[in-house]
Amino acid sequence: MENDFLAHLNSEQRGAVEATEGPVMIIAGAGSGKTRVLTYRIAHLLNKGVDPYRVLSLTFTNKAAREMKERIAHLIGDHARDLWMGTFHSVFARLLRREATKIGYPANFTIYDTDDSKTLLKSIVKEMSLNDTAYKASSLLGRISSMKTMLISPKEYLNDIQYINEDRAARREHFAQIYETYNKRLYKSGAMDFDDLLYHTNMLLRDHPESLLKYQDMFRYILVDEYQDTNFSQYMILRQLAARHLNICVVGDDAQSIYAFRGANIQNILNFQKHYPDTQIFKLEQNYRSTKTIVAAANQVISKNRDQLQKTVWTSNEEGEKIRVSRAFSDSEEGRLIAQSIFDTRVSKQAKNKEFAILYRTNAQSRPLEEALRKLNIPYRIYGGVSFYQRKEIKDLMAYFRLTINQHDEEALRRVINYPVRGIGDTTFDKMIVAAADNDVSIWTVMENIADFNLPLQTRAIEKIKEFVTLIKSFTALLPDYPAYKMGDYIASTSGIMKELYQDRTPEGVNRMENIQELLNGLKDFTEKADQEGPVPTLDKFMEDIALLTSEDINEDEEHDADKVLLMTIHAAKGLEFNYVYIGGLEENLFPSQMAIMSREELEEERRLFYVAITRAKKQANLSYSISRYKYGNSLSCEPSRFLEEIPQDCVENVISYSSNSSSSSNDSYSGFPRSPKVFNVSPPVMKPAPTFGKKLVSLKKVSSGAPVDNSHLTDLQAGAKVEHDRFGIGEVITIEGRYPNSKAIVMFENGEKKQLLLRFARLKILS
DNA sequence: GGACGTTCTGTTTTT
DNA sequence: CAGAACGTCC
Repeated sequence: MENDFLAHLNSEQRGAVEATEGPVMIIAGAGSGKTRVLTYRIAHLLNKGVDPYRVLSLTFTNKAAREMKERIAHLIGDHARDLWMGTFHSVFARLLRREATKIGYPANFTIYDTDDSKTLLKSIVKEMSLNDTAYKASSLLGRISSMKTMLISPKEYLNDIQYINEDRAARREHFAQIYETYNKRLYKSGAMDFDDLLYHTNMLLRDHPESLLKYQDMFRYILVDEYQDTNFSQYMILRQLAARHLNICVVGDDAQSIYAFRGANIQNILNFQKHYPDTQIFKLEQNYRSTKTIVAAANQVISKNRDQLQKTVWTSNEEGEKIRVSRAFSDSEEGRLIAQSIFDTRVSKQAKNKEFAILYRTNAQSRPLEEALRKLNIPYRIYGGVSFYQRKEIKDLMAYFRLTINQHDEEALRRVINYPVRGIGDTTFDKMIVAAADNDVSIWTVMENIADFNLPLQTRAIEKIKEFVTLIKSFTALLPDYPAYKMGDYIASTSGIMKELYQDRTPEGVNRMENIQELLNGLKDFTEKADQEGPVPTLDKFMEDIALLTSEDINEDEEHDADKVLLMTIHAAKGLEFNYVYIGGLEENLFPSQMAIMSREELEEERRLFYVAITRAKKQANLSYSISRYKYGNSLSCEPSRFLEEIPQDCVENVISYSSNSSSSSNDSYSGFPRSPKVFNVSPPVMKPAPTFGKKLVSLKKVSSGAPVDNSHLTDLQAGAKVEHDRFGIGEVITIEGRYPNSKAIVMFENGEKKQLLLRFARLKILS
């Protein structure tokens, strides 16, 4: 059995698997079978008789952890379940729940996501009556995050002359105080933000020797995937945990370090050997994934970076096709080129949709790509993107869940105290915040004892608060006995959320209702999957790690295997591979990003990102750029990315335009769009926004959902003006005749989309 | 307190 | 351009 699976490894890989004792660093080039080595290494350990719960294996995403677990279970069997395996955040959240009381937290602490953190910061800035343009929540959170990553507490921050001077220079003298208040509020709320999970783990291990010893002893073998992307806080946790047995194995590729922006420190991997003097190093240099062409191009590009560990990635795979570089006229044409190419390749190579991926630097680039794919009826899926759990309706319901579990959760309270409307407005809430701060308690405590605080509130408001407290308490009382689904369903209806959503019959409203239903289905699954013999699968158990999930961690069954082209950011593509990869938007200032071309380090990170992108391809890589790109309604001219020049020219085939290739789909369905000019030595066209007259011609009365708009909905119509409209795709064309002869306004809106889009409609601009 | 309308402001990547 | 924040009116 043992030799059975080890036979699947090459000699490099096998060495890395069998060196179980002492510090080990595995430098794994792109496509070198890193995951295989990690899984076999763990399987090998278990085979040798190591108890699964003594193995701590940290991965970068939940998905990677899940896949690895499955593969190990396949090799070894069921007790793979008992491995400590997951992301840093999820594993240490789990550990902290066990030890929470030691650091003064309740075991059911809430995990704040970025939105919660930002809302809290906004509130703090407002309470301190500071200028919220100088103190922007996102930049405050960024700085707080990097401080926590460096393990610098507010107190230490205050005592650091350099930080204080920095803040003075940057005119944010109050940062230290904000940081302190923020932490205090988190604490009062029984909440941690993402960085706290690692920070507090560090503190637990640092300040509680008995805990340190316990976990050092427990985790005899530590494995870390994607080590190049660990930050200082994570490094310190590892250092503390591994200090006793020194059985720490890190796997990574410095060439694929792409998370410096969130504190990842590439020095961790570059200096591993210094930190652990007896390190055995293994290099996996054979690439099993890509063609010779792709490997050669990637090697050449990454060689421009200065900071690197020496290694030579090679492959015995076939030469393969050249990398195609195409130039487009605009971002929408680029989308069409890519979609058309996918369409054609599907036929010529007999390929399935899911063999294709389109990668881009920023999420905003997906839209023109989606449009083009839709036009050719190519099914696609956006991988990652906004998490299911970020949607408003989901967050609202989950806020009730959170509040039921932990009443002190300020952000959950803020979300739902007046949703559905129950007459507790901002003024009341603000007064309670002040009272809470004055008395050094949570807002919930104020509400619970509202009468004792003698707040200047109307009797009615006080009554409403009492009702709300009673409502939440009634939920909490049921929590231990109700299974998660029953509890969730009960909360959804009793809180009034269901009623609120049910009243909204617009398509969006219906959609929101479906999302809620989906969340409840998730609860049902969770409840049903639970061990019948075991403890009741309560709602708080369900909620434990949910804040740490991404949209890829749900819905896996249905969507995962669907035959669809995948669209994603390059960051999200790490660890994945595809036969045909398209990388769009290779324009200077976009990729590399204009934010990142100031320093060598940043530029090198962008280059590593490009390296990651190109090495996702197994058979063929296609690169493209546009000479103009829409941004904020304007079209800006663009230069090709410097990375294109860094690819060896003998690996490249330049493709002018797919538009000239009329082999398929020559119908005129999008003939209205500009085609790529055949000659390129013309200066890039810059489209100007259409001239507008700010004059308000017409206002729109409320339109009931789905109903077509007609003259009776319009008020303030210019004298003599007439409105005609017809269907045009998903929107409508409105033609106005009147004061301005031949003037025309085209307004696209989806039926029922009554908020912003219809308001826009009311402010018609005349296109001359 | 809420609906409606206007003004402002973004835009890198994510556990 | 789109969404968020803010302001005004009932």
